[in-house]
Amino acid sequence: MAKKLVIVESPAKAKTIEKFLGRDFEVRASMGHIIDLPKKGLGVNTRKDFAPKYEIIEKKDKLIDELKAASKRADEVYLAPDPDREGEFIAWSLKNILELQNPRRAVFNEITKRAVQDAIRKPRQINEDLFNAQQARRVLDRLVGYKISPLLWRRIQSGTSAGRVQSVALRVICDREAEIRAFEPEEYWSIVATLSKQKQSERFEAALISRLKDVDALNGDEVSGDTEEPATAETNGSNGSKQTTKAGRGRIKISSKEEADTILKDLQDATYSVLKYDEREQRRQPPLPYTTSTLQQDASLRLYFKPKKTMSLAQQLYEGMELGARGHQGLITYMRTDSTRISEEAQGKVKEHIAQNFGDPYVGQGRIGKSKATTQDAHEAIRPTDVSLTPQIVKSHLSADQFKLYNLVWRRFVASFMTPAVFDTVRADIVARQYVFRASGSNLKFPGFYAVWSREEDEKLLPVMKVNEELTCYGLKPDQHFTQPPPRYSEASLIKELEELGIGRPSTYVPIISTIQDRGYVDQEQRRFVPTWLGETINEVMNKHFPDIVDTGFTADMERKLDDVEDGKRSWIEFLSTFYGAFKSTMEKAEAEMNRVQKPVEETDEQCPECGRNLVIRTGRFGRFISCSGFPECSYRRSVVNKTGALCPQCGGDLVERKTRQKKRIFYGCGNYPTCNFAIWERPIPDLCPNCGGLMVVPKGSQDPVCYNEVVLVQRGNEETPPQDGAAATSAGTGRKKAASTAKKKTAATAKKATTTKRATATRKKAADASEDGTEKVASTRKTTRRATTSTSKGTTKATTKTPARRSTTAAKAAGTATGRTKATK
DNA sequence: CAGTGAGCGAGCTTCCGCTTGACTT
Repeated sequence: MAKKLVIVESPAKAKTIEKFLGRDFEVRASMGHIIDLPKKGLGVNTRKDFAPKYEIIEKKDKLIDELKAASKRADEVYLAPDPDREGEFIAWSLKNILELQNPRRAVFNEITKRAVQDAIRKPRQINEDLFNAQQARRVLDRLVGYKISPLLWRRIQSGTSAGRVQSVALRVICDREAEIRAFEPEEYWSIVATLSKQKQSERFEAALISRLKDVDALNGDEVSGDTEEPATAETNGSNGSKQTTKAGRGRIKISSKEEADTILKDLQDATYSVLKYDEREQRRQPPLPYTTSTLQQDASLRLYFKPKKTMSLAQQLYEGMELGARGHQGLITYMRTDSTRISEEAQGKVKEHIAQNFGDPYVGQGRIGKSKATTQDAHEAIRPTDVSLTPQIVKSHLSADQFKLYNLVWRRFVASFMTPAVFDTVRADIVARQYVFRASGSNLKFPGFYAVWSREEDEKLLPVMKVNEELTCYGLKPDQHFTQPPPRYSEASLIKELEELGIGRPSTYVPIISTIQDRGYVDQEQRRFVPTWLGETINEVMNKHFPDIVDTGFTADMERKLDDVEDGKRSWIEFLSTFYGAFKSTMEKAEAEMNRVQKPVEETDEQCPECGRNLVIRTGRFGRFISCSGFPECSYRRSVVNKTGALCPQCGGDLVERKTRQKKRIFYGCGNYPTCNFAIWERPIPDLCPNCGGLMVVPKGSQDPVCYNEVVLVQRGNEETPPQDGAAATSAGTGRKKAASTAKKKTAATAKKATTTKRATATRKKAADASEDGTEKVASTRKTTRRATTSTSKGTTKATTKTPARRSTTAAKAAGTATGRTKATK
């Protein structure tokens, strides 16, 4: 019988800790928060010290009863939620809801035996200041969200929302869109010389960078001693300014073909000689171990996983799996963290692992990440729980995707404790008449962390040269370029941006993305965010009437003030009343000045079947719909539907795209609803199954269409073999499975099916060659985004990475040719 | 899987952050 109860937040953590503490302890999980402000109503008394009204969270009653019973059995209760604001609040909630008399607050920020035992040995009281800081944060968010949103319902559209986090996320996307719209491409030219040493065949390229008289202004940039930049992958170019021309001081600017031609003429029969030749050793620091945000970015870039998928896989690895003889084991530490900290125990083990498997020269010290103002540091970085479990050892126990992610986490962690990579780098400035060209090369002398971590750049060697040495020029290649607008945000690059702004938390990065999409503020085009009309409108209104809230510095400022509350330097009520005083008048002003927004009406050429006037497309509560321009005299209306091009196997009607009631998921249903209730999740395509002539669908996360009949059989784990006897079996097969699935609800009305399916097959045939719709386009664009980029899993345990002598882009880069292409390969 | 617009007025929507299963519509 357990004598002591420990309550943590996560059940997986509870399991681990229970092992550390032994038989005297029972460890249970609260599953996060147990109380919150009411879903309906403000739940905050703004007139009386912002007194919050807390309620038990829906569906948590049972859990609370269980915890209560467990606490009654125990003679000591330890509250061990995370050591941060939210954790302190959970501890406070547990104390109150479970009616605990004298609970002890235990805190640890790493799940190691020693840390946990120490925490239990030295418990403390609940920290009121920390708890109050959380309440202040919670109440502020409630006030902002629940005061502004209703105003938007009245003036713009019902069901919309605003908030400290989502409104900034939207703003970031809209700002980028505005930048792109305002962008005017500038033409520029690069000139690259192909050179060699005299009487040597080994050629290299050098890019024109400057005029001789200006070249001194260029010195000092780039190649200068150690690179402190860790080798973290760049996230889809989230930084827009980098994309524009590098018009640095002293750098030559060639803006037209004429200018390029003039230079080429100037250089006719010129002699090329070495002006400067620098060799130096350059070190590249290993990357930091993963946080939630960097894991999401890297998994997106290297594995093409969306953040949501990454988190779900990470959760699976965290919860662990059966590893044969080793039993059940969690493979990685907690996946929602903002810290790059590594426990001393894990540091010792990884260094040992590196020494044994790679040798002492590879054992590094590990880097200490800068912690930002917003860092809560409640958990360690994301790392393997046991570094001796190499990806190869666990591979057979993991799914393909789990393995990919574990491999990434494992390598990143090991790399982070390896030594820097050492390069010999060379830079040669070459003069030809009044112009200066530059070539650079680098040679990996010692791989250090690159032993486990893939490199993003190719090596390029330059021959050894002497100053004043004459070179042979084989030709000059001029190229036209245009500056590129900054790229739209991807899910990962948006998260990166928000994290840098200190907005959102590891547990909310993915939900933020869902929110702005669910509200209809943004769409995704080729996996990049594009604001909708509604999004732009909400953003404009927010900028105009609530500039402070959507200021990107608002959260950072709030965090600083919450720090003061945590430190006991400021009362949470005073913090809130200062904020609310200003906010209240902003609200009143907005209430008075915000105009009702007129939704745009799109014209169409189609005529109203009832009155002959033109039809228009209006936007209502449920999205766009077709209506008569003569409303209200004529009230003809119908829905806008996206046809898939496929036909209903039940009745032959058009299969159209629909949204579920919550508008969260897309499904495909028969256009003849409610007469016909055929509906599926997989996207149907117009083509028919080459084997059975049945409906073809594209399963989620795949590109390849499969026969729907087979999908159904697989899903239902049906043992009977699929019908093989030609086209006639198809309708029978479809009918059979459909009958089975509808049988539960309605037992009648199945006789009709036999006659309708016959008609369906006939109409389907007709539609097969008439290809309309956008399904094919979608498929092909997906393919193009699949190409390119490297994968970390390529970095094997071999020490050196031999790269084939590819055409290098470094010379072009030196000339500032920041095209989309070179940017992508960087 | 209802039903949008104009306006009337009913009654609905909404925040951020901490967690994990639902149960397949």
